[in-house]
Amino acid sequence: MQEHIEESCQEQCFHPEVVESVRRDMLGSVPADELAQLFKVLGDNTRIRILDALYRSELCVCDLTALLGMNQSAVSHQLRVLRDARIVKSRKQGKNVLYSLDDEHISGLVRMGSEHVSELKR
Amino acid sequence: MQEHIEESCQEQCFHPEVVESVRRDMLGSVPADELAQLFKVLGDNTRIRILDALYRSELCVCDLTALLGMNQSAVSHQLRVLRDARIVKSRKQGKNVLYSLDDEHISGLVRMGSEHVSELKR
DNA sequence: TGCTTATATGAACTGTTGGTCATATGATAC
DNA sequence: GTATCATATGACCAACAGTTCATATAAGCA
Repeated sequence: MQEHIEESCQEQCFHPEVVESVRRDMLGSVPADELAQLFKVLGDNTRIRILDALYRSELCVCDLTALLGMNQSAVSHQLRVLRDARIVKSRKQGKNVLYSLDDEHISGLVRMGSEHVSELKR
Repeated sequence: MQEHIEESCQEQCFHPEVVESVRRDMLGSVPADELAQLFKVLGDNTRIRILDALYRSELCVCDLTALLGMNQSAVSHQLRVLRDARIVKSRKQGKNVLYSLDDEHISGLVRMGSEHVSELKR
Protein backbone atom coordinates (compact mmCIF):
# COMPACT_ATOMS: atom_id res chain seq x y z
CA MET A 1 0.00 0.00 0.00
CA GLN A 2 1.96 3.01 -1.18
CA GLU A 3 1.38 6.51 0.15
CA HIS A 4 -0.67 8.95 -1.78
CA ILE A 5 1.23 11.92 -3.13
CA GLU A 6 -0.36 15.10 -1.92
CA GLU A 7 -0.92 17.48 -4.79
CA SER A 8 -3.87 19.20 -6.34
CA CYS A 9 -5.44 17.80 -9.47
CA GLN A 10 -4.26 19.01 -12.85
CA GLU A 11 -6.58 19.35 -15.76
CA GLN A 12 -9.07 16.50 -15.42
CA CYS A 13 -8.25 16.46 -11.72
CA PHE A 14 -6.45 13.17 -11.38
CA HIS A 15 -2.98 12.21 -10.20
CA PRO A 16 -1.43 10.76 -13.35
CA GLU A 17 1.60 8.96 -11.89
CA VAL A 18 -0.32 7.28 -9.10
CA VAL A 19 -3.07 6.32 -11.50
CA GLU A 20 -0.55 4.90 -13.93
CA SER A 21 1.21 2.86 -11.30
CA VAL A 22 -2.07 1.52 -9.93
CA ARG A 23 -3.27 0.70 -13.41
CA ARG A 24 -0.17 -1.40 -14.03
CA ASP A 25 -0.71 -3.43 -10.87
CA MET A 26 -4.45 -3.92 -10.99
CA LEU A 27 -6.12 -7.23 -11.76
CA GLY A 28 -7.01 -7.81 -15.38
CA SER A 29 -10.68 -7.44 -16.15
CA VAL A 30 -11.20 -11.19 -16.51
CA PRO A 31 -9.91 -12.08 -13.01
CA ALA A 32 -11.81 -9.15 -11.51
CA ASP A 33 -14.94 -10.41 -13.17
CA GLU A 34 -14.48 -13.95 -11.91
CA LEU A 35 -13.84 -12.72 -8.42
CA ALA A 36 -16.96 -10.58 -8.47
CA GLN A 37 -18.88 -13.57 -9.78
CA LEU A 38 -17.70 -15.72 -6.89
CA PHE A 39 -18.73 -13.13 -4.31
CA LYS A 40 -22.03 -12.61 -6.07
CA VAL A 41 -22.83 -16.28 -5.64
CA LEU A 42 -21.95 -16.01 -1.94
CA GLY A 43 -24.02 -12.84 -1.66
CA ASP A 44 -27.40 -14.35 -1.04
CA ASN A 45 -29.01 -15.24 2.23
CA THR A 46 -30.42 -18.58 1.10
CA ARG A 47 -27.13 -19.69 -0.40
CA ILE A 48 -25.17 -18.68 2.70
CA ARG A 49 -27.49 -20.71 4.86
CA ILE A 50 -27.09 -23.68 2.55
CA LEU A 51 -23.30 -23.41 2.79
CA ASP A 52 -23.46 -22.96 6.54
CA ALA A 53 -25.48 -26.18 6.77
CA LEU A 54 -23.27 -28.12 4.37
CA TYR A 55 -20.20 -26.98 6.27
CA ARG A 56 -21.54 -29.03 9.17
CA SER A 57 -22.72 -32.12 7.28
CA GLU A 58 -23.34 -33.60 3.90
CA LEU A 59 -27.09 -33.31 3.33
CA CYS A 60 -29.73 -34.27 0.82
CA VAL A 61 -32.05 -31.77 -0.81
CA CYS A 62 -35.01 -32.47 1.43
CA ASP A 63 -32.82 -32.10 4.54
CA LEU A 64 -31.89 -28.66 3.29
CA THR A 65 -35.49 -27.92 2.40
CA ALA A 66 -36.51 -28.76 5.97
CA LEU A 67 -33.61 -26.81 7.49
CA LEU A 68 -34.28 -23.68 5.53
CA GLY A 69 -38.02 -23.91 5.75
CA MET A 70 -38.52 -23.10 2.12
CA ASN A 71 -39.92 -25.00 -0.79
CA GLN A 72 -37.96 -27.67 -2.58
CA SER A 73 -37.88 -25.90 -5.90
CA ALA A 74 -36.27 -22.79 -4.47
CA VAL A 75 -33.61 -24.89 -2.76
CA SER A 76 -32.87 -26.84 -5.93
CA HIS A 77 -32.54 -23.66 -7.93
CA GLN A 78 -30.01 -22.27 -5.46
CA LEU A 79 -28.12 -25.56 -5.33
CA ARG A 80 -27.77 -25.32 -9.07
CA VAL A 81 -26.21 -21.89 -8.78
CA LEU A 82 -23.76 -23.22 -6.19
CA ARG A 83 -22.99 -26.28 -8.29
CA ASP A 84 -22.39 -24.20 -11.41
CA ALA A 85 -19.97 -22.07 -9.43
CA ARG A 86 -18.27 -25.26 -8.22
CA ILE A 87 -18.82 -24.29 -4.63
CA VAL A 88 -20.73 -27.45 -3.80
CA LYS A 89 -20.65 -30.92 -5.30
CA SER A 90 -23.26 -33.64 -5.32
CA ARG A 91 -23.40 -37.39 -5.45
CA LYS A 92 -26.35 -39.62 -6.06
CA GLN A 93 -27.49 -42.15 -3.52
CA GLY A 94 -30.59 -44.04 -4.46
CA LYS A 95 -33.40 -41.57 -4.82
CA ASN A 96 -31.49 -38.89 -2.97
CA VAL A 97 -28.80 -36.47 -4.03
CA LEU A 98 -26.30 -35.65 -1.31
CA TYR A 99 -24.60 -32.27 -1.36
CA SER A 100 -21.37 -31.17 0.24
CA LEU A 101 -18.87 -28.31 0.01
CA ASP A 102 -16.52 -28.59 -2.94
CA ASP A 103 -13.38 -27.27 -1.30
CA GLU A 104 -12.04 -25.69 1.82
CA HIS A 105 -11.41 -22.26 0.35
CA ILE A 106 -15.10 -21.70 0.64
CA SER A 107 -15.30 -22.40 4.35
CA GLY A 108 -12.28 -20.14 4.73
CA LEU A 109 -14.06 -17.33 2.96
CA VAL A 110 -17.19 -17.79 5.03
CA ARG A 111 -15.17 -17.88 8.25
CA MET A 112 -13.26 -14.75 7.26
CA GLY A 113 -16.43 -12.97 6.27
CA SER A 114 -18.00 -13.84 9.60
CA GLU A 115 -15.00 -12.38 11.42
CA HIS A 116 -15.32 -9.17 9.47
CA VAL A 117 -19.01 -8.95 10.23
CA SER A 118 -18.57 -9.50 13.96
CA GLU A 119 -15.63 -7.11 13.96
CA LEU A 120 -17.90 -4.34 12.69
CA LYS A 121 -20.19 -4.69 15.68
CA ARG A 122 -17.62 -3.70 18.28
CA MET B 1 -17.49 -31.89 9.30
CA GLN B 2 -19.32 -34.90 10.65
CA GLU B 3 -20.13 -37.96 8.57
CA HIS B 4 -23.52 -38.38 7.09
CA ILE B 5 -25.50 -41.32 8.44
CA GLU B 6 -26.56 -43.54 5.58
CA GLU B 7 -30.22 -44.36 5.86
CA SER B 8 -33.24 -43.89 3.70
CA CYS B 9 -35.61 -41.02 4.28
CA GLN B 10 -38.60 -41.51 6.51
CA GLU B 11 -41.86 -39.77 5.91
CA GLN B 12 -40.97 -36.39 4.47
CA CYS B 13 -37.67 -37.92 3.38
CA PHE B 14 -35.23 -36.19 5.66
CA HIS B 15 -32.71 -37.43 8.22
CA PRO B 16 -34.14 -36.03 11.45
CA GLU B 17 -31.15 -36.44 13.78
CA VAL B 18 -28.65 -34.98 11.36
CA VAL B 19 -31.00 -32.14 10.55
CA GLU B 20 -31.54 -31.42 14.23
CA SER B 21 -27.85 -31.41 15.02
CA VAL B 22 -27.10 -29.14 12.06
CA ARG B 23 -29.93 -26.86 13.00
CA ARG B 24 -28.48 -26.40 16.47
CA ASP B 25 -25.08 -25.42 15.12
CA MET B 26 -26.10 -23.19 12.24
CA LEU B 27 -25.67 -19.45 12.23
CA GLY B 28 -28.65 -17.44 13.40
CA SER B 29 -30.59 -15.77 10.65
CA VAL B 30 -29.26 -12.33 11.52
CA PRO B 31 -25.56 -13.24 11.17
CA ALA B 32 -26.30 -15.22 8.00
CA ASP B 33 -28.04 -12.18 6.61
CA GLU B 34 -25.17 -9.86 7.46
CA LEU B 35 -22.68 -12.22 5.92
CA ALA B 36 -24.70 -12.49 2.72
CA GLN B 37 -24.96 -8.71 2.67
CA LEU B 38 -21.19 -8.36 2.91
CA PHE B 39 -20.61 -10.77 0.03
CA LYS B 40 -23.33 -9.10 -1.98
CA VAL B 41 -21.46 -5.82 -1.76
CA LEU B 42 -18.29 -7.57 -2.90
CA GLY B 43 -20.17 -9.28 -5.69
CA ASP B 44 -19.99 -6.60 -8.32
CA ASN B 45 -17.37 -6.10 -10.95
CA THR B 46 -17.12 -2.33 -10.55
CA ARG B 47 -16.81 -2.53 -6.79
CA ILE B 48 -14.17 -5.25 -6.97
CA ARG B 49 -12.13 -3.10 -9.32
CA ILE B 50 -12.48 -0.14 -6.96
CA LEU B 51 -11.26 -2.26 -4.05
CA ASP B 52 -8.44 -3.67 -6.13
CA ALA B 53 -7.33 -0.12 -6.93
CA LEU B 54 -7.69 1.15 -3.36
CA TYR B 55 -5.74 -1.84 -2.12
CA ARG B 56 -2.79 -0.36 -4.01
CA SER B 57 -3.22 3.29 -3.13
CA GLU B 58 -5.49 5.83 -1.54
CA LEU B 59 -7.24 7.55 -4.44
CA CYS B 60 -9.66 10.39 -5.12
CA VAL B 61 -12.91 9.91 -6.98
CA CYS B 62 -11.63 11.24 -10.27
CA ASP B 63 -8.59 8.96 -10.09
CA LEU B 64 -10.98 6.04 -9.78
CA THR B 65 -13.16 7.43 -12.52
CA ALA B 66 -10.14 7.53 -14.83
CA LEU B 67 -8.93 4.09 -13.78
CA LEU B 68 -12.26 2.41 -14.32
CA GLY B 69 -13.10 4.35 -17.44
CA MET B 70 -16.63 5.01 -16.33
CA ASN B 71 -18.53 8.12 -15.49
CA GLN B 72 -18.14 9.92 -12.21
CA SER B 73 -21.69 9.41 -11.06
CA ALA B 74 -21.52 5.65 -11.39
CA VAL B 75 -18.28 5.59 -9.40
CA SER B 76 -19.74 7.79 -6.66
CA HIS B 77 -22.80 5.59 -6.40
CA GLN B 78 -20.65 2.51 -5.92
CA LEU B 79 -18.39 4.27 -3.44
CA ARG B 80 -21.48 5.03 -1.43
CA VAL B 81 -22.41 1.36 -1.33
CA LEU B 82 -18.89 0.51 -0.16
CA ARG B 83 -18.91 3.29 2.41
CA ASP B 84 -22.30 2.23 3.79
CA ALA B 85 -20.94 -1.29 4.18
CA ARG B 86 -17.89 0.17 5.95
CA ILE B 87 -15.58 -1.45 3.47
CA VAL B 88 -13.96 1.82 2.45
CA LYS B 89 -13.50 5.08 4.28
CA SER B 90 -13.02 8.59 2.98
CA ARG B 91 -11.35 11.79 4.05
CA LYS B 92 -11.71 15.22 2.62
CA GLN B 93 -8.77 17.11 1.22
CA GLY B 94 -9.61 20.43 -0.32
CA LYS B 95 -11.95 19.86 -3.19
CA ASN B 96 -11.11 16.18 -3.32
CA VAL B 97 -12.30 13.21 -1.32
CA LEU B 98 -9.71 10.51 -0.84
CA TYR B 99 -10.84 6.92 -0.44
CA SER B 100 -9.06 3.97 1.10
CA LEU B 101 -9.86 0.48 2.41
CA ASP B 102 -11.41 0.49 5.86
CA ASP B 103 -9.72 -2.58 7.25
CA GLU B 104 -7.49 -5.47 6.36
CA HIS B 105 -10.16 -8.16 6.55
CA ILE B 106 -11.32 -6.91 3.20
CA SER B 107 -7.99 -7.34 1.46
CA GLY B 108 -7.82 -10.76 3.08
CA LEU B 109 -11.17 -11.71 1.62
CA VAL B 110 -10.22 -10.46 -1.80
CA ARG B 111 -6.91 -12.30 -1.65
CA MET B 112 -8.61 -15.51 -0.56
CA GLY B 113 -11.27 -15.17 -3.21
CA SER B 114 -8.58 -14.71 -5.86
CA GLU B 115 -6.87 -17.87 -4.70
CA HIS B 116 -10.09 -19.80 -4.99
CA VAL B 117 -10.72 -18.45 -8.46
CA SER B 118 -7.25 -19.33 -9.73
CA GLU B 119 -7.48 -22.71 -8.03
CA LEU B 120 -10.56 -23.53 -10.10
CA LYS B 121 -8.65 -23.03 -13.34
CA ARG B 122 -6.22 -25.85 -12.81
C1' DT C 1 -45.85 -52.89 -15.59
C1' DG C 2 -47.52 -48.74 -13.04
C1' DC C 3 -47.16 -45.81 -8.56
C1' DT C 4 -44.72 -43.03 -5.48
C1' DT C 5 -40.91 -40.29 -3.97
C1' DA C 6 -36.75 -37.18 -4.58
C1' DT C 7 -34.88 -33.90 -7.36
C1' DA C 8 -34.50 -30.83 -11.43
C1' DT C 9 -36.10 -27.47 -14.57
C1' DG C 10 -38.83 -24.02 -17.39
C1' DA C 11 -41.90 -20.12 -17.38
C1' DA C 12 -43.71 -16.25 -15.24
C1' DC C 13 -43.81 -12.65 -11.75
C1' DT C 14 -41.73 -9.35 -8.77
C1' DG C 15 -38.31 -6.98 -6.35
C1' DT C 16 -33.66 -5.37 -6.67
C1' DT C 17 -29.68 -3.31 -8.70
C1' DG C 18 -26.33 -0.79 -11.68
C1' DG C 19 -26.00 2.75 -14.75
C1' DT C 20 -27.27 7.44 -16.92
C1' DC C 21 -28.84 12.01 -16.83
C1' DA C 22 -29.73 16.08 -14.53
C1' DT C 23 -28.99 18.58 -10.61
C1' DA C 24 -27.35 19.78 -5.86
C1' DT C 25 -23.68 20.61 -2.56
C1' DG C 26 -19.47 22.35 -1.03
C1' DA C 27 -14.95 23.94 -1.60
C1' DT C 28 -11.43 26.87 -4.05
C1' DA C 29 -10.15 30.71 -6.93
C1' DC C 30 -10.99 35.06 -8.95
C1' DG D 1 -19.86 38.23 -4.34
C1' DT D 2 -19.48 34.80 -9.07
C1' DA D 3 -17.35 31.07 -11.59
C1' DT D 4 -15.43 26.66 -11.56
C1' DC D 5 -14.22 22.21 -10.11
C1' DA D 6 -14.85 17.73 -7.39
C1' DT D 7 -18.16 15.00 -5.50
C1' DA D 8 -22.85 13.46 -4.07
C1' DT D 9 -27.54 12.41 -4.87
C1' DG D 10 -32.33 11.74 -6.78
C1' DA D 11 -35.22 10.05 -10.50
C1' DC D 12 -35.61 6.93 -13.94
C1' DC D 13 -34.99 2.70 -16.69
C1' DA D 14 -33.28 -1.65 -18.32
C1' DA D 15 -31.36 -5.87 -16.90
C1' DC D 16 -31.13 -9.30 -13.57
C1' DA D 17 -32.10 -12.45 -9.66
C1' DG D 18 -34.98 -15.16 -6.37
C1' DT D 19 -39.27 -17.33 -5.60
C1' DT D 20 -43.40 -19.90 -6.91
C1' DC D 21 -46.09 -22.93 -9.70
C1' DA D 22 -46.43 -26.52 -12.80
C1' DT D 23 -44.20 -30.14 -14.82
C1' DA D 24 -40.37 -33.37 -16.14
C1' DT D 25 -36.97 -36.82 -14.98
C1' DA D 26 -35.33 -40.73 -12.70
C1' DA D 27 -34.94 -43.99 -9.07
C1' DG D 28 -37.16 -47.46 -6.00
C1' DC D 29 -41.09 -50.32 -4.85
C1' DA D 30 -45.52 -53.09 -5.44
